[in-house]
Amino acid sequence: MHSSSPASDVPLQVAHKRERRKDARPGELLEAALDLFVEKGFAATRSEEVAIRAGVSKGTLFLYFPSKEELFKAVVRENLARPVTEGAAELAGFTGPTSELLLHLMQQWWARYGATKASGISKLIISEASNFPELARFYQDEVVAPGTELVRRVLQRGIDRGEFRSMDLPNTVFAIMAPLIFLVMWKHSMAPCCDPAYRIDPEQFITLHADLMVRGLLKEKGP
Amino acid sequence: MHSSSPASDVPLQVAHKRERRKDARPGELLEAALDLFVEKGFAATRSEEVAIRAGVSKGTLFLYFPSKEELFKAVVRENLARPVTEGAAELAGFTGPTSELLLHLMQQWWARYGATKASGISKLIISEASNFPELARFYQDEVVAPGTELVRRVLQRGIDRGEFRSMDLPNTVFAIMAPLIFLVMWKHSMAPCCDPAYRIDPEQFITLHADLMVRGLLKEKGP
Amino acid sequence: MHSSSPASDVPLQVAHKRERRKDARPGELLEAALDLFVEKGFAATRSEEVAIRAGVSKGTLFLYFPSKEELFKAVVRENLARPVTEGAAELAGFTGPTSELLLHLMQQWWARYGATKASGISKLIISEASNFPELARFYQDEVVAPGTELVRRVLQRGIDRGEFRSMDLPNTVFAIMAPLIFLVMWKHSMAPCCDPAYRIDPEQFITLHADLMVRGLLKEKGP
Amino acid sequence: MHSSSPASDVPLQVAHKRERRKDARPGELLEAALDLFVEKGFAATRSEEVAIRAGVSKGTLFLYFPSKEELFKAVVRENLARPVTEGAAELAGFTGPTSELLLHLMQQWWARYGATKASGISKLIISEASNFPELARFYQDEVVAPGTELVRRVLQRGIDRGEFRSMDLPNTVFAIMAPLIFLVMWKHSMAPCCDPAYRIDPEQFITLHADLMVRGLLKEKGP
DNA sequence: AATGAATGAGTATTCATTCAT
DNA sequence: TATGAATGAATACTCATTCAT
Repeated sequence: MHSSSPASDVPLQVAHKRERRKDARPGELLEAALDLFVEKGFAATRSEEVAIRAGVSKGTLFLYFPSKEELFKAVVRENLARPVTEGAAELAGFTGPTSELLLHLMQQWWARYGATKASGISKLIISEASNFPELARFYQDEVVAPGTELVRRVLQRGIDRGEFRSMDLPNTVFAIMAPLIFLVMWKHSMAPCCDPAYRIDPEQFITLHADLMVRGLLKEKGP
Repeated sequence: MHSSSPASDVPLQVAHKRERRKDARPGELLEAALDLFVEKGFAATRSEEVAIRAGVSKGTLFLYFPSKEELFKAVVRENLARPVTEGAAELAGFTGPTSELLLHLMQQWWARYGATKASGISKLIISEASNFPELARFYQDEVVAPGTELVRRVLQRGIDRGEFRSMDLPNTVFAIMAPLIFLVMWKHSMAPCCDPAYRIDPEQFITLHADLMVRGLLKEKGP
Repeated sequence: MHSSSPASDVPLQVAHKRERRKDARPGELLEAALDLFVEKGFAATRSEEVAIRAGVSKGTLFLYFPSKEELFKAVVRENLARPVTEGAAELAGFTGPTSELLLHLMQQWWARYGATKASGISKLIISEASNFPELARFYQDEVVAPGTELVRRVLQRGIDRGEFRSMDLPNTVFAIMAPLIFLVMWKHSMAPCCDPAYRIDPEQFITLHADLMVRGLLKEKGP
Repeated sequence: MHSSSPASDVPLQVAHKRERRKDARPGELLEAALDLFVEKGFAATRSEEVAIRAGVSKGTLFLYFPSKEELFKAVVRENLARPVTEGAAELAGFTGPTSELLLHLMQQWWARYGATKASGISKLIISEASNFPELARFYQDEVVAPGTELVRRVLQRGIDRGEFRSMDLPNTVFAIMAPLIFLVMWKHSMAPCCDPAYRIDPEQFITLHADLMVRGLLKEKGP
């Protein structure tokens, strides 16, 4: 009732609606764009739709991103950085057997990336790569190369510790990663519209895939 | 005036040629369309370009296919049939160990499908599945299901013959197929524009993948 | 009833409507564009309006001219070539006094260019020059330079024949041409919307302008 | 409560400053707008650019001028007043020969108007007249009519004093003014982007133009 | 059957103008 | 007053599709 309380002068909750929004806008737009690009592809996504889903007008979208193509690139950059950097950190502190490390990394990758909406951009890029060679190269450099390197180091660890037999590293790395990325692509393309009978449970599959790989890589036990 | 002259044979031959062309048209269009759809995706492919590459006019394209979407579907249907039917026949007559059968089937699949232009439709479908659910279902029924079934039967043969241990069949099938299909997608999207250092040699990879799978599936030898 | 008359096979009047149009289209579009550009300027002219005035659809316009800017350039080129080449021919055969030649050329210029719709592009270019430097240069090269040269030669003829006193050629040329071009600009901008009391009759004005120039250039008669 | 305290003067001064700025705003905006309209034309000038050049925000522009069109009109009105009112005063006090008066007036007009930025509005109006008939009429009334009247009086003075022969006044006035205004338009459109070889020196040209006019108007000296 | 001129719905992008702060 | 984030009407241009020939 009495306005003598100094606290009432500071409308903490209200704040400047417009100004607050300005900071939030790019994020909101990127999220809306991610949804739609993943769902419909680059060309089939109309920029106005992105704006509407972000709760703004067409014009506002172009206030933050100069073109649909730049929006696309921003979406990719925004979502690619995460999974790689996060994943790389795990390797260092691990002390157990490499087979367990491999399983752990795969499970983490799924939980933190594959299972999230962001995994849609892997599908996106592979689908649109030929139309956006620049992005393809970016993806190669920022995701494929470091991811490959990470897995290679894990395998090397197994060899160094006498757990794994020697192997053709590049192809083995590909053999380990391909099913994971394909899983993500599948989830974003075929899975939603197809027979549940053929649906794959990711966690289960990853466990099995890791097991298969490990069995295939393990040094054969002597007699 | 008199038709006995040998010259009159020439018009006949011409007419013949034309009829052959007429029958060939849809095929030429489908081939041109496959090329372009694979290369640029559905949206970025202009129908006139398809016509030009097939050596006909825009109008002719629509004479054979009522719309770009129908052309796309026809391209997919046309190319889906091949790999499955061909592959299925191999299994029956094989008598050697299942590990060899698996390797043989994979190599055949690559040679007859993965290495051909037609493999582009796998990429196509997975890329466009969400925009063409009908096609996705079609692909599921015509390719995924029979392909899955084929691999499943191979694995079952290994189990039945005491070569393979028992296993989670659906996930194992996926583990076997995923890298192969991913290999095809990679070839059609990232590979062309990326660092040769990371390039994968398909034949080599398939050998390694088959070996890894077999090692992982083989019954452990008793002591 | 009997088609034996060979004449009936040649539908001279009907002809191929579509094909005939194809040849006519660019001209029709250029004319419509000239009208509108002159009337409203480049920016204020909507390309669809041009199409409509030419009796075709938006799409057809872009079938013949790849962009509004190219259409504009085509309009300029189409209309600039004429006045210069035509005018240049006059000079050669003239035998009378240079004062008469000057008057004649001015009158011809007005009749063949100034009085026509095409003169609107002079106004157009001068109005839009800063936004289309390329066109400005084109106008300079194709119209200003040859026109200047023509007048210069006329003046030189007067000097050579002892009719005119010696003079500062470049500035005199400008003094002769400026009012003519300004007359055209005036006609296309102020004249239509302004008080008839101040309206200038071009033929009358040109006669007076020529007379003034000649009086100013004539060698003073010695005593 | 009591305003006698000297401290209260400080806020006043500040307020004063602000008020001055406030009063200056329209002028700053008009100046910025003049620059840009002259340089790029009405349509190609973006209102935000005007605001930026004036050192204020987009919103502020619309605080002072309700629309871009009104801003344009204001720019024109603002700059139209100057040349006319200033010029008219000169005539009265002049005592020398009319030929000198004419030269003097032309030189003054160039120095005070033609050479200044404000001359851009002549180009502006003539370029945009058909899109702003209202302005064209305004220009006619405020500039053309009084300017014409002024020149007419000068010529009449020449006739009355027996210096000039009798003449067709309206056309002669046009013959005198046209090259001057055209000079201004040329300067603002073609000159900047074209071959220096064809560049005209205004002062020189005006001298020659005045000389030509006077020679053409002077009463022929009797024998 | 084949052609290719013509169409017009559809989309990215711009920019004058508004208005909450 | 001043700001600048937000708006949405307006517009150039594209491209699948039609249809007269």
